[in-house]
Amino acid sequence: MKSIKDIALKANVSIGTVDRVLHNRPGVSERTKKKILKIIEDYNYTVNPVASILASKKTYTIATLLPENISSDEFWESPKQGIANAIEEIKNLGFLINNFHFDQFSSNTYIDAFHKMIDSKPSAVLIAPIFNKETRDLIGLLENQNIPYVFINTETEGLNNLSFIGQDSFKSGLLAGKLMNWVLPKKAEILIIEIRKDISNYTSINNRINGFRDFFKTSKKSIAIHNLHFDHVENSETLKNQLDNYLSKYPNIKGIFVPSSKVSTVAKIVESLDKKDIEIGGFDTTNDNIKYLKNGTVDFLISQNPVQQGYDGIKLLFNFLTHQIKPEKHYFSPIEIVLKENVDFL
Amino acid sequence: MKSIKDIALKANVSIGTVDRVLHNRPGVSERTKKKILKIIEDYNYTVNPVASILASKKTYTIATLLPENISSDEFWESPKQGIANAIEEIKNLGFLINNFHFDQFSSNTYIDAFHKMIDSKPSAVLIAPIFNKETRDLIGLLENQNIPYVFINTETEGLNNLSFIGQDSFKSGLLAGKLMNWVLPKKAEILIIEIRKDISNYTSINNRINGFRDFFKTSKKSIAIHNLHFDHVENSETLKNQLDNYLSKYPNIKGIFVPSSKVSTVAKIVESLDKKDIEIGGFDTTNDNIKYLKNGTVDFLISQNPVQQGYDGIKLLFNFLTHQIKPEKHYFSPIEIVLKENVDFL
DNA sequence: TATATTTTCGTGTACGCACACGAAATTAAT
DNA sequence: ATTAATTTCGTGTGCGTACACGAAAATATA
Repeated sequence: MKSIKDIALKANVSIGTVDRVLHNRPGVSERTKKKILKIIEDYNYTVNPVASILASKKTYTIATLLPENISSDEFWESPKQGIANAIEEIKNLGFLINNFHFDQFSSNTYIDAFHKMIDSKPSAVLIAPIFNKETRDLIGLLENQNIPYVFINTETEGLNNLSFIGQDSFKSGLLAGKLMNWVLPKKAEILIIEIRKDISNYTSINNRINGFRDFFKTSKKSIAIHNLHFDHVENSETLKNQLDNYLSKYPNIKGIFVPSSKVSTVAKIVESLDKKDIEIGGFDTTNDNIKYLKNGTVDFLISQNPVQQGYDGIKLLFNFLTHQIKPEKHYFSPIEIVLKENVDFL
Repeated sequence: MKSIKDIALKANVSIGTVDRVLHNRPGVSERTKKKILKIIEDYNYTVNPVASILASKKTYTIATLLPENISSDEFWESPKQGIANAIEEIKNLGFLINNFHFDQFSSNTYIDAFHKMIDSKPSAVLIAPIFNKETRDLIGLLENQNIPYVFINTETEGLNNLSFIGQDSFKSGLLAGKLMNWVLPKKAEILIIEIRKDISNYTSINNRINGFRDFFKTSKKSIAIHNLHFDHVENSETLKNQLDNYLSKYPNIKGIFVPSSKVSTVAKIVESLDKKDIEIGGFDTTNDNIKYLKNGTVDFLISQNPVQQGYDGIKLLFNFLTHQIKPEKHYFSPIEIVLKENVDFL
């Protein structure tokens, strides 16, 4: 393994000079700079990050801003796990993490946490920009201080985020359509159930629905697709009654598509209605969803590997801060098909 | 962050003494040892691995033994990529890699490469034990020298491998059965095509077939499942003729299951026979397979994320060598469902 | 008590790099 | 040519740890 010393030796300069060109510091003539860069190239030299970190007592702090865990939606547990994994790897390389949380049903808590995050003066931040408008209002605070930020899970167009890590919602909806079509008997009708107590992921969910419908449109299967929308999820009795009525009114509905992680809520009701011939598909491998997948009430789930999203987000910031490696503007998360048969192997 | 120096200061000893108790080296009286341990406890001290790695000039070399790339089967490209990724991460931590290759159709080259690998005196090895018998014959050479070894992709029972990283073949076959059942119209018959020019993965392939059949057995679908076996793949004309004859003889065959990565070979023939109503499913996302998946000739592939397998194998050895972390005996690779709609997002 | 032996510990150097300080070389000003 | 100003570069120290060497202290042997 070649070191700075080897480069200096070969170039007939001191290690200080090599150090200067490595860090683009002034004080080196063009001539010697070229010479040294050539040798670095030839030797295929890269700085030893271990020694580098030890020498520079620099410490970076990354802040994260994600929804807090609530019992009814432990989806965010996963990216947090990925973040934790990444931090475990880099904590000894001078990295600290600072997690901020907000209530995903209250934009005020988001604004509040956003400010607190900025007050902590992080080197970079990772945000799940659930609230579109508020994010646009606040993002200037980060840009003023030149704090790089990456978005995760929820896309927000038109901002200067370093990167976005998330699924192509339209395509994942399209895939859901294909799977639903496979699962259903001919001539069956489909019901799309939106449960939007949260306004979160608004565009994502719409895109999923668009993709889903697009599958049936382009494959020229003329299938009736119904829509049901619930604002509240608390009162599961009303929900149950409404769904029961609707299914009775349209007995040809044999498939339910839930374009969010609220699959288990629907599955629970369908199970209690004892409608065994109804197939259900939806998103995200939360524990509850997996439960109904395993017992057969839910037929398929589509996952985006949220653990990986969190991990990648941190690693990306790490590489950017330490090696100035500019990430892609958009990292597409996998669109994983999860069935009863492979749910144990993810 | 407390350092060794702080501990030494507090304990009224030199850093050398602290170092001794940290590494459980002899030469420290019980009394001072206890004292130092107490302070370490109080200070909540942990060694700084960065400095530790820098100071210990220890270098490990990991050897790998995998089939070489041949144009007709670039499957092994993937785990090699994963290995390369892992090495990139740990090369600065004193790790070197030494890759050995063999011809997957010639056990002699395997034996030869195996010996060369041992001669290189590696700290640990990662093997794709394609040749069962030869592996059992040679494994003693590793054990004599106490060289830890992990298996990848192909399971070999009853040996003292540190770990095995690979798919549950039976379960993946079962899943293939489910998918095939979804894809096929009622009453269709199925043909399983084995192309075993290579004797590799013998048990894996059998397990996949067993799993596949098991799906139809337990789900009580009485479907006729045919079997066709080809030893050679070179002469694609004979292969084509044989397949043509067979399909003509059994016109109800609407699904072909290829329990190996040789899906594209079959797909090519089916395409040239212009049998558009035949659905094909198989394994592994090689470039050729993906090509036929995208153009619709192949309906589904099952992947085991071979890139990840290579990556995990090296990381696992790294953790074992540096931190004495004993891995699980068996890491199950994911069973990924790959369709036209999600193949671009893996 | 004097000497040998063993146990216990302190010192010094190295790992590869970052960065400050100041010296040498070059160029400009007089 | 002399001095001043500027550019270019070399040296030294420290980051926290590993480890070899040898010295001091404790204990054993005579």
